[in-house]
Amino acid sequence: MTDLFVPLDDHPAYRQIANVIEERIVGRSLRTGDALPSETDLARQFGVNRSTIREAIRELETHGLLGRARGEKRLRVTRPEPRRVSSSVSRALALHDVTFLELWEAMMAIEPVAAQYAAARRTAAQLQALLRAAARFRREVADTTAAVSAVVEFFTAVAAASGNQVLALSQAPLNLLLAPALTRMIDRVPQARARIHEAQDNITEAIKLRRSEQARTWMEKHIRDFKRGHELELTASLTEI
Amino acid sequence: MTDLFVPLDDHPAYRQIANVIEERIVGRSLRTGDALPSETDLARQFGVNRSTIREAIRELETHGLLGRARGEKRLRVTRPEPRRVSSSVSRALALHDVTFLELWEAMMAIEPVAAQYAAARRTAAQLQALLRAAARFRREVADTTAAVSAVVEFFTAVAAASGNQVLALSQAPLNLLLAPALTRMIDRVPQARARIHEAQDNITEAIKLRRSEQARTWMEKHIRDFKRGHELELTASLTEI
DNA sequence: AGTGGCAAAATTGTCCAACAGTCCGATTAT
DNA sequence: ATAATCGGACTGTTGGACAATTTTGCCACT
Repeated sequence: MTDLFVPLDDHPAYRQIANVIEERIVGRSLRTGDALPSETDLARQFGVNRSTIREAIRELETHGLLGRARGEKRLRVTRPEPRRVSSSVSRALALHDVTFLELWEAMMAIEPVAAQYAAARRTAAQLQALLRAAARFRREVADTTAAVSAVVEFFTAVAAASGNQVLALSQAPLNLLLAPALTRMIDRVPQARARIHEAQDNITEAIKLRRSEQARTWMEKHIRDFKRGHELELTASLTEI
Repeated sequence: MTDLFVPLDDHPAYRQIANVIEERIVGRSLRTGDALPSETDLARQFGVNRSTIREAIRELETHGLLGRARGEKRLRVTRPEPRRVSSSVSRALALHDVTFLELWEAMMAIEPVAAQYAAARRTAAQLQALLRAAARFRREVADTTAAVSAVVEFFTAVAAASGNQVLALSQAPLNLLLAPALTRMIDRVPQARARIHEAQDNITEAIKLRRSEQARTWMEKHIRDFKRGHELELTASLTEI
């Protein structure tokens, strides 16, 4: 049951100011790249103290709407980077104690589709990124942390190659959740590394040759493997006690 | 190509403090519902000024990790609500100028799967929510804004009934993006309302009877309709000029 | 013992003033 | 023109202050 009436509590000045500035940004009246007035200036314009402005700004900064380039002082309007926002989503999910099965089902829904579109639309540069990620996995297969991060990079590259920002942004949080689960699995299931390697090759090849259907089905198999690997890991960790 | 050397900056005190507190929360050493120490106290513990603490807190608050119940003064540890975090995702996507096609492809990947699981796992209460949403659409079909919001509610209810938090959270941002597109469409394409009504009935029925496959395919048809509707709307808006 | 009410203490929201460090632009020196 | 220099403008952070409101501890009353 959703409430009929709600807060009206947004009162604090810093939140109101944050909202006003946010509206300006999403309404494009402040455009990406524009520099924000100085804090002192904003304080004057809004008729509040600089401390209040700072709290408001902090809010927009963590939303990724404001940011500054390395070593720059002035804040500028930024487009929220997928990494930033997705990390906040996966933190939320982690706090909600999602199970591996939930994660897996979501991956199963998204990744194959992403692979399919990637095969159809990938650019040469995106293919290169994919090849690099696969190569990195092969190269660092012995180092668990590096290998896991290479797997994540691979999925990210596929999603990026799909040419669909929504899919990419939906997929990004899954990666961050996958990492810890994958780390355990890859250490406990001996054949995991070889299977991942093989799957990445097949997927990359299909995307390279622009075979949408193959890319999709290979990715499906790849993700299915994760579930098998996870089950194997569970039994392994049971017998090892 | 990753850079060889990077950060070395980005350590404002308020950010460090935010990170420390965040780690405590994610690491469960501060548990959901716990009240945070007062700002003055935190300032003392961290050895910084209260203003600095406030900026740090603002950051965690916008991440949804801290919050306070209506009319409460003290901050307490909160679990990030899907609504909050998904709205930040969809704001990000909006700023990236996603196309309707991108949105549609993502919906096509997620919604049918959600419907499928919903049929398998929905509880009685979740079914009720679904029925209510469908009823609301029927009832308010004449009022565009209300109708659109009922459609969003329907999708949300399906996702919730899927019993998969990851799917639900991946789906939520799509809703918010859908709303504006749907509003235009529903006004310009006469048959849209009837088709939505019919689709909702079929989907609800399948979920009620726990027919996974039917739920999935009906949802697929439903989403496909959106694309047709969108194309119709484009031609309509062209001829109308 | 339990409950209600009330005043005191604590806490948040906001403000003011200040200072060190640093980035930027203009000016000056090479 | 390029390089070095200087002053001003900003940000990060601090200290202290005050009104409004919430929380708490206490006391009387049932």
